[in-house]
Amino acid sequence: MEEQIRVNTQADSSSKPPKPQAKTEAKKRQILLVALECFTEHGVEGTTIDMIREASSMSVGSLYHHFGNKDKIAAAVFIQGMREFADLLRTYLASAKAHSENDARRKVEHGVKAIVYANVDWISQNPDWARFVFHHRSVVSKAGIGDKMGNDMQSFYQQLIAWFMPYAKQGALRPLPIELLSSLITGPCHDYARHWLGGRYKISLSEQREELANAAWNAVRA
Amino acid sequence: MEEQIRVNTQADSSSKPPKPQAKTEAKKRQILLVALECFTEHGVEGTTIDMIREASSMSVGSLYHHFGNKDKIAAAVFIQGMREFADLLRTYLASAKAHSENDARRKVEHGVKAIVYANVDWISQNPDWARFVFHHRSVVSKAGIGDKMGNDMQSFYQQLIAWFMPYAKQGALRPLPIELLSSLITGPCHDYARHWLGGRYKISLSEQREELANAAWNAVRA
DNA sequence: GTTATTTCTAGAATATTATTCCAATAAAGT
DNA sequence: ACTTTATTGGAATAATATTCTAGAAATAAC
Repeated sequence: MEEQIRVNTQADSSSKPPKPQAKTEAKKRQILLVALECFTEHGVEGTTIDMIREASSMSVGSLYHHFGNKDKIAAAVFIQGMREFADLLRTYLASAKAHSENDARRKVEHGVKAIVYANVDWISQNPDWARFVFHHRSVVSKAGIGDKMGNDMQSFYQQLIAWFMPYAKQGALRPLPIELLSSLITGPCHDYARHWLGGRYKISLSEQREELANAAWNAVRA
Repeated sequence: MEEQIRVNTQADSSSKPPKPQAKTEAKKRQILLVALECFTEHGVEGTTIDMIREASSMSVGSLYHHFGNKDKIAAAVFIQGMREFADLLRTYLASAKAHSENDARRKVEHGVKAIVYANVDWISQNPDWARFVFHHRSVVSKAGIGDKMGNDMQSFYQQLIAWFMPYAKQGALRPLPIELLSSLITGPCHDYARHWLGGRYKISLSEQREELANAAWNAVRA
């Protein structure tokens, strides 16, 4: 009933004794990875609870205790994926801000390209996860935890907008609705990624890294 | 076993007596539309055979006789959608060729924009179908009829390439791999469409028709 | 027009899978 | 030590997909 998405508040790079729930949290993450494998191989509909049970050496009871039902397992996989991607993007944006300290024009360019780079790199390094995230956004709402998700995403989206807003006001970007800018920047990248992940494109996504970044910048610069 | 995707060879704009299987073909199409409604409302996993049976006033037996299983129903919906979109795109491209008879540069521009227009228009007019097609490409392979599909799509794709090849050779397009060109043209449009269809964008896709067409042309012109 | 053949319809019977339930065990807190 | 809370296991149940077989309807053959 009171199913919670717990955020690990105390990060532990230290070597102190592990926190109480650490073991069970680790177990849950492990289950999510196993579930992702199953989903990748058989699709969400095609993987049975029993497959996940066997692959993770758990019992049905445990799985339901931890996650609630199959949809919520899938939703947890999705959310974990999004979270990890968001972390990478934040890192890339931060380092884009660090470079070319004073030149605003140059800084936006780096910001726009950072978005593309983060996408290309994360997708290339986590193809299974990316495939899942691309194809299963709907599991979140089906699992009935869309609100919680929505807030997380929304606030992340706000951060993104906040990053670019000042430069946009200065006229460094074309004066278009933010939503259109977003699609112009990530659209080609995501489209290419989908086809590549689906095995329909031969040239790898990472080989198009620079072309996609340049295209994004060309599409939105003033 | 010998499940066939029958192509209606004899088109009938005439008022002659309808062909033998016409009635059952019409019934099958009707079932697909009903199924699409169910899938849209509950997702593929969430709609039961029984829902489709009830909504279409058929029996389980009939459904299985005509389609084989649930995955094949979903695959049939997908294929029908793709086919109808492909028809529209062909029409748009043909009329793009008709205009500006001699000016090659102008003609490619119209071709590129025709692709965007066809996408925007079809998606706007068939949002449910578009949503399904976007999210359920995988059902085709799950249903085990990927080969048949692949051929259809492949030959359509060849037609598309054939349309643009001569102009590309003349240097009217940037010299990029065809796959990248494809993503540059349709990427932003599809990305915007996905978000709009998901209710996450407020400004409708059709309002961005011109912007998206211009962006596509800018991205690929020499 | 009658018969044979093939296609289609129906729904009960079966098989597969998701989910619930509760007793047993381990862990944490006091 | 003892009480409470979290976790595990797996049998019991419920929901759903799929198969099967018999009969109706359409079509073809004669």
